[in-house]
Amino acid sequence: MAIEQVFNQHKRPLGVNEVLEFGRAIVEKLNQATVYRNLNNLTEEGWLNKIVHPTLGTLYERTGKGHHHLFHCRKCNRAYDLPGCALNEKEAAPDGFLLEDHEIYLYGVCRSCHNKSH
Amino acid sequence: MAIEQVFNQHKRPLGVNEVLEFGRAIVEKLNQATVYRNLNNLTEEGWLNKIVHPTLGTLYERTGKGHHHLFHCRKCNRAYDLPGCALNEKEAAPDGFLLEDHEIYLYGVCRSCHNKSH
DNA sequence: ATAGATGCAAAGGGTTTGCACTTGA
DNA sequence: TCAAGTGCAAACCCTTTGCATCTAT
Repeated sequence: MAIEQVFNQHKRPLGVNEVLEFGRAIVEKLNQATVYRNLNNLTEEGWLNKIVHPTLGTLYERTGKGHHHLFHCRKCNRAYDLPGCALNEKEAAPDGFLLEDHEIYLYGVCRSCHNKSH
Repeated sequence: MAIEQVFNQHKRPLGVNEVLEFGRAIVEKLNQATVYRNLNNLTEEGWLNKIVHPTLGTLYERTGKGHHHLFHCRKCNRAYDLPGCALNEKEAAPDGFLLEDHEIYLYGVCRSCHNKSH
């Protein structure tokens, strides 16, 4: 399936439009509805992870990367995975709150864009 | 204006539907378009802050609360402000990345719901 | 009388769905 | 032949916008 190929070729999280665009490079007549259906299927199967990013909208990325968060570069307007997590979970919620999960979205300039600006 | 009253009555972040519902308790014939327009106006004026929550969708809250993050209780399905921040900013992004901002979304059970379950 | 705010309905963007058609076992 | 996958268009939800109406100065 073309959609799986797209995610193997691109390591960063992709939006629906990007999947459609890259997918059409493989299967010319690829349809929006097909992309949506397969993204949902692959997400249910656990092969993809769906992310609703506060500024970039809906993104999908391959599962199995362990705990990580996304960095949104405001220059190239892309999201990148950053491994690890700098949240102190013990202090994140006050007493009485049961903290089960968290998501962190980081914003700034990625290494690549930062280097280019010199 | 009725919409300002709604935010003074409810301290937690509110969705558009909630603003409409609570607003209609004040002005019966309040219209969706009016709510959207005023939420946008108040946001531009700096009186409200717009939040795109990964699971709750678009929320608005009063500005001026300082740096804080949202806790989404999965039992009552509401978002609450938690003051402070447990992120170690120095470790949050690797060398070469310029970290400008961040957003944290916490998930679990709030104190009120946690107490009720006893 | 006039500028601004409102209601209503239409339009817009993103996503889902119904249905007919194609494809491959 | 039949089940599964696809394309297309309509429908759907959330949000914005055009336009006529209302309101308060």
